[in-house]
Parts: sequence; structure tokens; C-alpha cells
Amino acid sequence: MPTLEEIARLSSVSRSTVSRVVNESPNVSEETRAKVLAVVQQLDYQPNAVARSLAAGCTRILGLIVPSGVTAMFHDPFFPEFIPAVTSACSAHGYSVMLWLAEPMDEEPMIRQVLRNGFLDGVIVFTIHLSAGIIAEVVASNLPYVLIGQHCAQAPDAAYVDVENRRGARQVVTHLLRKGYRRIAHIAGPTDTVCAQHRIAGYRDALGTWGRRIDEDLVAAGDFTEARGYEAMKELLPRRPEAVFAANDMMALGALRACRDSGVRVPEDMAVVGFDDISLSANSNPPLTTVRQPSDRMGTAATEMLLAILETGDAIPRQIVLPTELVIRQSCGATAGL
Amino acid sequence: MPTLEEIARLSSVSRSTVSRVVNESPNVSEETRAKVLAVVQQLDYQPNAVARSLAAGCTRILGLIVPSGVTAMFHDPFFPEFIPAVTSACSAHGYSVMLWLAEPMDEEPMIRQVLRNGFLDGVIVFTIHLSAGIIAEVVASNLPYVLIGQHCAQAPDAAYVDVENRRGARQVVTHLLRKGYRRIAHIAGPTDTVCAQHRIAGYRDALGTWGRRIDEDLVAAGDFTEARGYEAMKELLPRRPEAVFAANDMMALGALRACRDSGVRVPEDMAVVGFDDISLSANSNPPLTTVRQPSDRMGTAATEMLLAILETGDAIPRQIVLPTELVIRQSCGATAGL
DNA sequence: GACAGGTGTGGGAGCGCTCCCATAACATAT
DNA sequence: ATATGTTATGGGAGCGCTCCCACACCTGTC
Repeated sequence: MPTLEEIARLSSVSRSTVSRVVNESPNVSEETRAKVLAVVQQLDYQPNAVARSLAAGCTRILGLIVPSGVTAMFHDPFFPEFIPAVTSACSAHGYSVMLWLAEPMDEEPMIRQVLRNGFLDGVIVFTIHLSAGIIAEVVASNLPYVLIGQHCAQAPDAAYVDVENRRGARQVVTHLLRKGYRRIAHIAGPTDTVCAQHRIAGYRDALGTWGRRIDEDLVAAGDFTEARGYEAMKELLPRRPEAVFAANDMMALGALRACRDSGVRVPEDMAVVGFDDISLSANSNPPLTTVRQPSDRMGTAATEMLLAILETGDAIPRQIVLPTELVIRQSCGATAGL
Repeated sequence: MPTLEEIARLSSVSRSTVSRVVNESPNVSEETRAKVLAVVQQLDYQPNAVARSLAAGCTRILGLIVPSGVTAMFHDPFFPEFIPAVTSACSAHGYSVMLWLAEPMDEEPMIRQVLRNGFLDGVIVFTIHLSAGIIAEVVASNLPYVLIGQHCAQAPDAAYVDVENRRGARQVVTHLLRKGYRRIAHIAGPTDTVCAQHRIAGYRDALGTWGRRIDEDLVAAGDFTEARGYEAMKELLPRRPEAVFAANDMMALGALRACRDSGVRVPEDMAVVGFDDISLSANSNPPLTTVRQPSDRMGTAATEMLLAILETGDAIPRQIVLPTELVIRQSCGATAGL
């Protein structure tokens, strides 16, 4: 691997001049630039990123930290959309991405080390679970950061990107109410996640607005998995709901399967709606009414927010809540007319 | 952030001695070690990884490169299992992971740059598609590497990890033959992927072994997507197959949906089998017979192979082909005996 | 008493860059 | 003629480490 110094020698200029050429500084004569570039191309010279990072004091590497509580969610179709959006936005700005999936056991020390070893210029942290320790660690590290999922309680000033979970849930449940469904059940997400809290809040909002009292028997606990959605639906069926809103699509798909297994027809006997609009939902049987999250836009927004913080030192909006979109399909009797 | 020098000053020893303590060199007196460690803890000193990398000549960072052809596959449930296995194995050895999802347009120059900028000690490269240019780039970079997916033609000596695609396909098709199915169709994967080639080869092996001639009308082209599986099945149905082997589960699920839509009962009228054993297959309707790939073991194996190459400079087995496992469920009439 | 062979410690050089300051060369204004 | 810029270039210092060599100092051996 050739070094700056070598290029300098071979093109008989100084190290500094080569550096200027490579970094596209304007103060280089055309003649010199051409001479140096010729050697650079001939030797296929690439500046050493490590040396550059040390000298410049920044690495142009962003960390993507996924705490263990969220790692399970790695199966979620959220990541396949989110992560490429992040890497793509980074590439566009000449940044690289380092991926950290925390191990359950040594979560905090590990994250602590990653935050302080100097390899990262900034981090995007999944804080969908209420992982107080990690948020504190991140804040204490003095590293620029953006959270995915808001945490007003623990970090009111934190930069974050989130989606309108509450409003989305309200919308989809309101849609059910408008269609005349009365006993609307809910399969909730894990109670220690902010997004599940917001979604159940939206469910309650909608029922409240329509003057319906909330029947706690119609709220089943869930954990965002298909299997649990299945079980929860089996538990709910004897209580004769007319419709069910699952806190995510995976559980809604589980609910659909439970209905099928129990001979309950969807949407004739039961409406089922979810949240996320994962790709399978469009092709489920029947296709699932759900709420679309702009996963990729979240990735792009978080990355660009972080890069802006890095470059401007702050300024810009530090809280972004992206809108969701109601996607109406057959599982709530879409064909039956509003 | 404190530096080595500062720790040295505060504990009144030399820079070298602090370095020895931090790196757990044996040649330090107990007394000195304790003195230094006290200061280290008090100041919460963390060695700067960038400086260390520059001085030591290695970064302890591995790259995970996913070419654009494969990025689409990022939706595949393969990644959610593979990637955590890689990061986990890396963490266990004190390595970090940098993720590179190539953009379609500037694929090769980008990869070229990543390979040569000095940030990576080694790379794991998805070469499931026959991306000759990328493989050449990787080989030319002189960086230790492990491929995911073998490429005997282009890189006979390359270190790789793969699964027994051919044998797995043969097994599942043989299972259908044993159960008495005769007209067995195939929904193939993209012809430019080695794994799809191996799977169709396994399909032909099985038919050949049983003395069946291959009816090319019963082989439909596919692209590993659910939607295409649906369409391919619709095309195949008029040709009256008794069973269909899809080159992956996503397409098999599409095929199931096509059968459902066409009033074809599975498994009574049609057997459907897939490949991959994605999590949805266990809960599909009916549950899908398929071939399980050890995605996580591939990640672990690739990482450990790469780390071994880094540490020993070579030696060890450089070709690993992991076994697949036949998973029999109802979609091929498992209940019908044998 | 001279020499070998450990131990523990310090300091210099160097990894390959960036950044700042000095310097030259020339143009323009006074 | 001198002062004042402007532009192109070179060289030194330094980023925070590691690694090697030198130098004590302490055994133990013949």
C-alpha cells in the first residue's frame, strides 16, 4: 500500500501538496495537481483511513447500536428497511456504519466501551425498549447521538426519530368503529416498550372518543411474535370480540391463523387489523388492514439528523415524528363499504 | 478523554509501562500494576482505538459486505439469523463489525475503496450471486476474506462457507418421490445464483436417480420472491403437477397462496415443499415441508474462519459446507404415512 | 570477581496522515 | 522604490498509541 510520502516522492512535491490534491484543496496549481493525480492513479493510492482519522480527530464512522431487548426484533421486517436506509444515507455522505448488536449479558459495559473507544463519530441507538441504563450511558458518553423511539421521561432533550404510534393506532381503531364494530379487542405489545404504550394509548383514545368504555377483558398481553398473537387470539375468542387490533402485524397474522384454526371467518365473523405493514401482510389470507410505518424514512431521517448534528454542532430540528399511514385491506371487511 | 501519557504522568511511570499494564503484559511488577490501574479506573481511561490501530497495524474490525444483488435478499430471514451470529462471534473475540450494503450503481468502486482504505482487517462477502467483478476485487485487495457461497469457477482456492444446497434439494425431492408423487414441478431461483443452480441440480439428481425424465414444462423460473412464487404456481397449475418444489420458502408460500386462490387443496391435491425453513413456514397453512439452513452457524463459521486466517495466517480448513436438514410438515402430506 | 541470564522500566522512533506556519514567487497598490 | 496582498509550496509538530532497544538492577554460576 503506497503512502502519502511515497506519492510525494514520486511526483517530486511535498507531502502537504499531495494531501491538498487528495483532499481537493483549491490552492494547488493545475499543473501540480495533474502531476500528482497521475502518480496517484498509477499506484492506485488510497489514503489510509485510520491515519486520517487519528490526525483529523474524526473517523467518519457512525455506530448503529441495537440493545439486546431489541435484538429479538431483528427478525422484524423493520430492520431490513431501516438498516439499508441508514447505510445508504451514510454512504452518500462518505460515512461508514458499524453495527453493534448487544449481547444480553454484558450489554452496558460493552456499549460503554464502544461509545468511548474513539471509533465512532456518533451513534444511532434503538431505544424502543425502555432501557434507561443505555440511554444514560449514551448521554454520558458525550458522543453525538440520535435515538430511535422517544423517551421524554428519561432524556427530554434527546434527539430522536419516532413515528406517530398513537395517532396511527387511533386511526385504525377509529376505522373499525366507523365500520360499526363494537366489541374491539386489543392484543398489546410488551408493556416495557414505548411504542406498545403509544399504540394501546391510541386504542384507548379511539374508544374514548367514541364514548365506548374500555373492557379490560378484551385486552390481551402480547410480545410482538406471531406465536403469541395466535395464543392471545385463542384467549380472546371466547370473549366474543367483533374485531381485534393487534399491536403489530406479526401478532395480527398469528390472530388470523387462530381464527382460521377455530373456524372463525375473517372478515365476516371477525375483523383483524395490525400495525407495521410488513410485506407479508399484503398477501396474507385475507390481506391485512394495517398501519404503515415509514421504516426507511426513519433510517434516512435519523442518519441525516445525526450527520447534521456532527457538522453543524446542533441547530436543526432534533425531534422528528414521522406520520403513519392507514392501509385498508380485506381483513376488516374493506369491501363491505364504509 | 485521558490519554496514555496522562495516565503515565499521574501514576509517575512511563508511557510504556502504562501500555504494558493496559495490555496485560506479564513484565510489570504487582506494585506498579496496581498503582497504574488505580489511576486508569479513576479517570475511566479507555485506550483510543484509532491510535492503537494505526500503531499496531490492525483495526480489529471486520467488514460484512453485501453486494446489491443480494441486498434485496436482506428481507430474507437469512440475515436476521446470520448477522447476529457474526456480530456475536466478533464481540467474543474483541472485534467489531462494519456493515456494507452496496448500492447498485457504484458497487465496485465503492467496494474497492472499502477494501483498501485500511479500516478492515478482513471481510466476509456475500457472493450468493455470481458477481465475478466483486470476487476479483476481493481477491486483488490482499485482504483476508471469507465468501458466503462457493464459487469454484472463479476462485477455486477461496475460503468459503456454504450449505449443502444440492443435497438438501435432493433430499426433499426424494421425500416427495418416496411418498409416491410423480409429476414433480420446480419453481427455480434466479439462474445467476450458485445456490439456485445447486438446488435445481439436486432436483434433477433426485428425479434422475428414480429414473424419471425431467419435464422442462414443469420447471418455472423464479426470483426468490413470494409474488413470483404465486405467479409461477399459477403458470404451473394448468400443467397438472402433483407436487412442487420451490427453490426457497418465500416462493413456496407464494405457491401455497396460489393454490388456495385456485381452490387447489394442499396437501390433498398438491404437495408443496420449499427450502430455507424461514420462521413463517412453521405457521403457514398448511405448515410447510422444507429444508433447514443453519444460517446462524454459517455466520459463526464464517467469522471464526476469518479470525483464524487473521491469527494463524492460514492453515485451518478454508472450505466449510454445512449440512441442511429436512423438516417434514403437513404441506407434503406428512400425515399420509411414510 | 567476571560473566551470563533474567526482570522491570524508560525513551525514541514511527504508524500515515492533517493542520498550521513559514517561505518563496509573483502581482498589485502606494 | 517599498509596502501589502495573494497564491503555491514545503516542513515541522502532533494525533495516541505500539514496538524495539537500552539500561539499570538483581539474582545465580563457575
